[in-house]
Amino acid sequence: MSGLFERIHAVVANIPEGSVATYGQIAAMVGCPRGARTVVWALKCSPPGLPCHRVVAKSGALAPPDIFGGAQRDMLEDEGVSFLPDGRIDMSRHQWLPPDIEI
DNA sequence: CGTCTGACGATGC
DNA sequence: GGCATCGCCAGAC
Repeated sequence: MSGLFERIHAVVANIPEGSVATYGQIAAMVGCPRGARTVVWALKCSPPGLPCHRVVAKSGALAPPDIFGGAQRDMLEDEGVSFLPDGRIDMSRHQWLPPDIEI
C-alpha cells in the first residue's frame, strides 16, 4: 500500500451495501482530511469491481449522469438506499459509519 | 520541477 | 438555500 491511491480503493471496497460514503469521509479515513479531490481522481482510475457508485458528495448528490450512464441511482436503490424527492440520498440514514478504520 | 486535472469541501455572499 | 470562489491533494505529463 505505498500509495494513497490504493488505500482509497481499499476503503471504497469496504463500503457495505445499503450504505454510502462521502468523498471527504474517505479522504479522512486514508489520512487526508482535505483530500476529497484526490478521492475523485482515484475513483476516475478505479479498477473494475470497485463499488465507486457508493461514494457520493456530502450533500447526498450523486455523480454526474455520464459517469455511470445514469445507473448510479438504480444500483443504490437496488441495494436498499432511499432517495429524497430532490434526487439526493438520505445521508442521515445511509451514510456509512465505519466500524473500524482501514489502515 | 511546473502545470494540469478531477465525480469535492468549506466558506462567503 | 443556492451559487461563486478558493483551497486542497496526488498522480500524469
